[in-house]
Amino acid sequence: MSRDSRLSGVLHVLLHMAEQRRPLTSEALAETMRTNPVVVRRVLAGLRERGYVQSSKGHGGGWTIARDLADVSLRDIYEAIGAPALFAIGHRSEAPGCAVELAVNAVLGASLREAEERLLASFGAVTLADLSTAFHHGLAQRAAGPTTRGHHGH
Amino acid sequence: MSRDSRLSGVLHVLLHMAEQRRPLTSEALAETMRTNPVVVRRVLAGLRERGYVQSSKGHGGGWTIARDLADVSLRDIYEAIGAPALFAIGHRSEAPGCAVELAVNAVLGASLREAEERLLASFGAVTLADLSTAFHHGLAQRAAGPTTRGHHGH
DNA sequence: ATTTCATGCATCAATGATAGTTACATGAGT
DNA sequence: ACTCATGTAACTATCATTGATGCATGAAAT
Repeated sequence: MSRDSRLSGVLHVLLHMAEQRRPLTSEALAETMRTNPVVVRRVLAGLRERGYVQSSKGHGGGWTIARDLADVSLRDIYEAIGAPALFAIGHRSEAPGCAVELAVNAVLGASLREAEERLLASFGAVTLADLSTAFHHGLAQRAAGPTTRGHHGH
Repeated sequence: MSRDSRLSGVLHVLLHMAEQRRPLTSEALAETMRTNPVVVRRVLAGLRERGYVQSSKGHGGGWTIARDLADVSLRDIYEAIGAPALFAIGHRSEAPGCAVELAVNAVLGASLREAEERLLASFGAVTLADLSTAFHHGLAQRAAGPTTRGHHGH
């Protein structure tokens, strides 16, 4: 539990949802991730607010993807789950009174800000459709099958 | 205490040491950082092992810088303190059995690895001398004084 | 209508890492 | 000897994610 795995987890869940046209319950999704249904609902709640996914109660209820996979980037998902801190390292104090610390914060902060911008940009350049393609491509590699097929059975 | 501030803290301490030719005690260094002397010794222990700083016991003892500031990069310092995790986000499991998670890890991991490489490279491009210069430049800005002076009093 | 299923949400415990503190041993200098 | 300062172990505090439980809400099936 050392690192925040919400982005990784929600992407995992989304790809499973993308593979099934019918709604998937948070219990079913939680099983594939070996976690608790409440954890799944917690992260998906943020996506629901932005309209990326949809949830329905009662029999046959569950979660479905509400947007075209090509229209949602990893950055969109990252922001939907609350844009958690990307870096594990940071400053000692945000408002230092010491001139030395000001200089350290300035230099260190410049590197971190640049790295953050680039990472977010790289998240923005990958869509859920890309992720799905990577998944199917990986499956094809393992099965040593052709990569030109549009639809693979599960 | 949300983020790891060891790198920020140790750089702060190093710049203070660079300003004073005489050894500084961990108690004095801790005061400037508003922390505990043991915390200072803990982070500086890693630098001592690599020969970046030197410590001496007894009267007049304390910590001194043992290398030319221009020869030590921020990346050297980062590695000396144990190369702690840079990112707060990561995978759910490092050895997933699920093909979907494999794909997610591959795509997400690629972005993170690239960002890590770039961040470490940017750390490697900054030396302690650069940091010291940035500090003195900041002081000069505040004092509206010349920047061509070699030595500034403290 | 009642039962069943599934989400929505509040609340609390578990976990793991840094940060902070205390205590004591070691060694250098006066 | 006595004092100063590091070296290190051990413990507590803090904070965020994660996991778990309980209960209310609402939709579908019987």
